[in-house]
Amino acid sequence: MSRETLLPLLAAHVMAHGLADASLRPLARAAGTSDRMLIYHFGNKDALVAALLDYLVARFADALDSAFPQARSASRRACAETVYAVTGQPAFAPFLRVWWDIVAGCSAGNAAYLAAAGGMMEVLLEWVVDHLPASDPDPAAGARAVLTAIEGAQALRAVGRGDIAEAGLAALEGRPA
Amino acid sequence: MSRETLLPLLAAHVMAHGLADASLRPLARAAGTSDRMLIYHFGNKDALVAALLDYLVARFADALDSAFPQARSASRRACAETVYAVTGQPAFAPFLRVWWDIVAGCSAGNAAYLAAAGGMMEVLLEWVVDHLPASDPDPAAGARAVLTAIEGAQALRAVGRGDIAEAGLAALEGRPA
DNA sequence: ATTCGAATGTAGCGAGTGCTACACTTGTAG
DNA sequence: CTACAAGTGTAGCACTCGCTACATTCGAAT
Repeated sequence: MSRETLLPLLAAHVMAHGLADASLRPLARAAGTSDRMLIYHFGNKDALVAALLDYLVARFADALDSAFPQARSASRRACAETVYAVTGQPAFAPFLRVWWDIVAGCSAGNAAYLAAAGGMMEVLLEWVVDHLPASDPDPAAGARAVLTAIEGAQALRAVGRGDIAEAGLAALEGRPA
Repeated sequence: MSRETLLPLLAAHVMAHGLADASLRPLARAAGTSDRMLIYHFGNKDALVAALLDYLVARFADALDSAFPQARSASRRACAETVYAVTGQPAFAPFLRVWWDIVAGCSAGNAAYLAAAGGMMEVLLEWVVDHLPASDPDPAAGARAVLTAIEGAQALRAVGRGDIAEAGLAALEGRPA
């Protein structure tokens, strides 16, 4: 039972139950060990959470690579709609659950969460750049526009207003760049 | 000390310290009373939080009305940028802090949070409709597009990537509808 | 003046929190 | 075989959590 064997089990528990109120004893139970041992391996809870966030960012990158279509989209709008559709699949719900915990934590000033959020945004940004139409005149700006729209659409879906998100994406500039 | 006199004090504490880990005793201390009395007045913590969310939605509507310019924007993009700029002012930071707690709570399945989030989105949607260019061909769709972009921009700013948000908004369709 | 209910203070319960002390069993290097 | 460090189980500390029991005070209606 090293950090490396523990992390997937801990991550599974966090994705199922949220990051915000993950406490040592339930975490340990999910990993088949004790709170005592979690502290032994990671030093303290903050370090455990930091390791967990690193691990989750890597898993998020994996999930993006494997779940998304390879082809480039026909327009910025199509790209945004694709990401919105894919991240709406059940496989991504646990990531979103954790994601909003991270955003809330960042908003509360948690530095460790800020670093993890930065990593996730970097991963997503690169993926979007690679999936914009090859003809896009400014892929860097396009990716930022798409990412902003996706982030907003996901927030609206999270609060039960997916209707606004879908209408919002549909009204995005649609011409193929 | 009735609910009505308590609510502003409780809301002030929540906006300063976040909604996620607001517990009865600190809340009571901030309001100059005891956890005992909070339960007496509200029944239980869930009811207290529900009342608090109602109150916060009303305060959010007030803040929008008083802090925003009266004039209509020149374009959807200008409207989004105005809202982004205004909600970036310090006066709105506490609302955003609470907002992301609400989004995270919704994502975790909290029904009370869902209702509050719906209220806030309704308020914001109406405000955006009223501030789109009068020439906008489809204000309902336009408001949804603007709201989606704003929501995403705020999320990105919350995680320290305001740079992405600003580039994203700037790349929005700019023609005056 | 008495009665009654609303309002409030004090104390505490059982559960959960992060973390630690201490003892014990291993696996391994000398 | 011995010595030593890594790993692990048990128990517990001091604290916070939401909530309750009990007793009291206070003001208004009878």
